[in-house]
Amino acid sequence: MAKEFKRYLVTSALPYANGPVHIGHLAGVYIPSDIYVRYMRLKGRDVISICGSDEHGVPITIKARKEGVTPQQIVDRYHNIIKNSFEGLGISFDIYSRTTSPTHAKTASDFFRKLYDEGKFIEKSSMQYYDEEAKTFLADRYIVGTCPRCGYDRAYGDQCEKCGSTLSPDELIEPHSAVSGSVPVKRETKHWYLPLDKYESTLRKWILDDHKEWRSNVYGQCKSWLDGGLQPRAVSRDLDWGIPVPVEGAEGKVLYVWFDAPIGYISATKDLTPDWEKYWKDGETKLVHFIGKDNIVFHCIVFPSMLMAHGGYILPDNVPANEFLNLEGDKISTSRNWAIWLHEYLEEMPGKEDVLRYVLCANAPETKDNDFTWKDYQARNNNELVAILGNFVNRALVLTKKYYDGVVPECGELTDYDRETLAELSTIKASIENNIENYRFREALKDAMNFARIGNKYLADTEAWKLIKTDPERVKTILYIALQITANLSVVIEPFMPFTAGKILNMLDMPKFDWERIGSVDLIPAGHKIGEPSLLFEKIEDDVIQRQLDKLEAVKRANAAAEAAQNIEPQKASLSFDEFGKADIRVSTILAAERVPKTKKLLKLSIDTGIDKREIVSGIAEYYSPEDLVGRQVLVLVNLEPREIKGIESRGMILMAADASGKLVLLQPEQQIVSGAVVG
RNA sequence: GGCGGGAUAGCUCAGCUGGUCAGAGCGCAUGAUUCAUAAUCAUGAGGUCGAGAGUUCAAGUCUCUCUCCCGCUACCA
Repeated sequence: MAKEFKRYLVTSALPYANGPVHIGHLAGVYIPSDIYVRYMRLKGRDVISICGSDEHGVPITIKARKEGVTPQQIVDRYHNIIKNSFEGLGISFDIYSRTTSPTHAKTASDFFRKLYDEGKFIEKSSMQYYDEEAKTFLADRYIVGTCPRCGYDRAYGDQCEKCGSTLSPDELIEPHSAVSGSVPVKRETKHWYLPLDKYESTLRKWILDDHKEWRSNVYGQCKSWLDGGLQPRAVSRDLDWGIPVPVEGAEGKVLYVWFDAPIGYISATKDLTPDWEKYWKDGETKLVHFIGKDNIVFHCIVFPSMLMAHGGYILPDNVPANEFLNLEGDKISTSRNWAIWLHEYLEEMPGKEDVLRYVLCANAPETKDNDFTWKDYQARNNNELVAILGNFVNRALVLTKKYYDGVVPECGELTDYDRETLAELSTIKASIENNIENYRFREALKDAMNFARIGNKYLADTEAWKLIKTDPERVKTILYIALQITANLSVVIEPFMPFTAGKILNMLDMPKFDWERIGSVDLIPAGHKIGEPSLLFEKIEDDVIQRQLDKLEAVKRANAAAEAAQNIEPQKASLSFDEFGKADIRVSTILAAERVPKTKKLLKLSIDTGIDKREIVSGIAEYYSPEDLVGRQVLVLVNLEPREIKGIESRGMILMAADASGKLVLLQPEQQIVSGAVVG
């Protein structure tokens, strides 16, 4: 089962270059992948780590338009921020490329062309919106209109940001182009589709039969897709930002970003090494994609289908997708600025790269969504990094300094206890290997920290500071071993905390050790003079944490203010008195209320309108429970045309006030009044 | 409602193919200790493993039903 591979090709999801990288990205993708490749390198394996910016696609063009700059300027800006911040955190890609590179343009173009020439695509024409003024087809997001659900007048063709409904451009009321403002017309356009259904049976066997070891979230989602039946998927778009479709008569068309981006892994590899083919096309290579859960389908279904269609490429051996990380209880959101941005963290918390790496790995969302809190960050730093890891190293070095002036003492006869302690290191080594190779990084990190725990225990049990007075010979052996444990520690923590590993080696004045030497008792020779001890980690005080919390609090307030300001709907078109008079609004009393079965939001209300008793279905179940409503007076538009909802005829509409978040509040008369009283 | 994931000690999580699986780290309590950033070491309290039913000699571990949380999706005049 555990096949031995000759080499490893590790990819990390390409960050989309319309914003910086935040802790969610790190915990989900980049820290796990970096641990994996650093470990492989220490093992001496042939491994390369590939990443780069994903720089095409509609959102980047929209952002550019909004800011009045070119898409190229947008991607240049974020590519640099992202690349630099990754370096700052010690994420050790062998190459960090970008999909606007010339190599990529050629690679992606050739890839497409080969599939095209071999008839692997389906050509299909369809009617799409076209902006005659700007002479361009419009992506769904470029069409703006009034949301048919909530009436918001700036809804996009794919989604209404106000009520969250998923839309199609056809549903928009009064659609117009976001580019020129003109009314778009439908025009025929041709696109190419990759028939995923052709690869369904192969995918099914490959994933469902041969990769049962994949994480349940990944396996489950793939199964769900495969069971639902795969559909041909468009691989081109009408857009002027991207890789041109390399086919005659395809002017104005580019590769769809999801076709383009994964090929970026291949082109980045080409930029890295002329030997790229052995990594992509040799069955002895193990390909691993590190991604977040939002990317599962593309890396497990779409990209493999592309690779199969092309032929000659290997498929991923595993796709360890993480779930999402929340921040202080709320979803991380780029648009709401609810995030800890890596580049800001590096500036505000200098020297604390490994603290972030440690916390994000220890609390990584490997099996379910997790929460990052500053309080937890502080606790893990103070109670684990400072108290256990930093403290042990400091004890060992300070004692050596004190007793032997920093010269590693001779090792005498080992006691059984010494031997048992050292044996534990080898046991843990095996456990770490097993955990990392099975993508259980938080567990592996816990193992690594046990080296420091063992060290602390060893020092406490042997009590060198007492023996120094009675048995100084024995103390030499004790400190010799304590120093060897320290050296061992520098190796095991390197994948997780490379900066700290480097500091330890620096203090020991020793070069880096290979992974396989873990468990050895002779990493540092007797007689070697160690360097000056200094602290590896510092306690983080409350005020530092409070400052970060205040910063987040300010974001929250700013969001609330912006939302309130932005979401007050503009006044609607004016209305004549007669028109208003047609609306018949009455005070009514709720007689009974019950949930409509099989719905989340609907209540069936029996009401007394004064005119009659009738039933109304209303979408307020999330805000009011049936018991709360009985006996209440509300305002009802009674002469609204009846409408059937969930098989119930609803006659009228309960009037409610709604805020930007969609929260609903009933309106009721300020005093009790007879049912049927006219409102107007 | 549909699909997927999750629900295990105060907190964050391990528990693979059913039989030392009732665990770890942090927190907490008590004791020990002083080489060390009041840092460490030992011991202990703590959970009817979301609820109910079933299969089995035996179930966090398998089956069914239900509840709650997250994501996508549907309904929401």
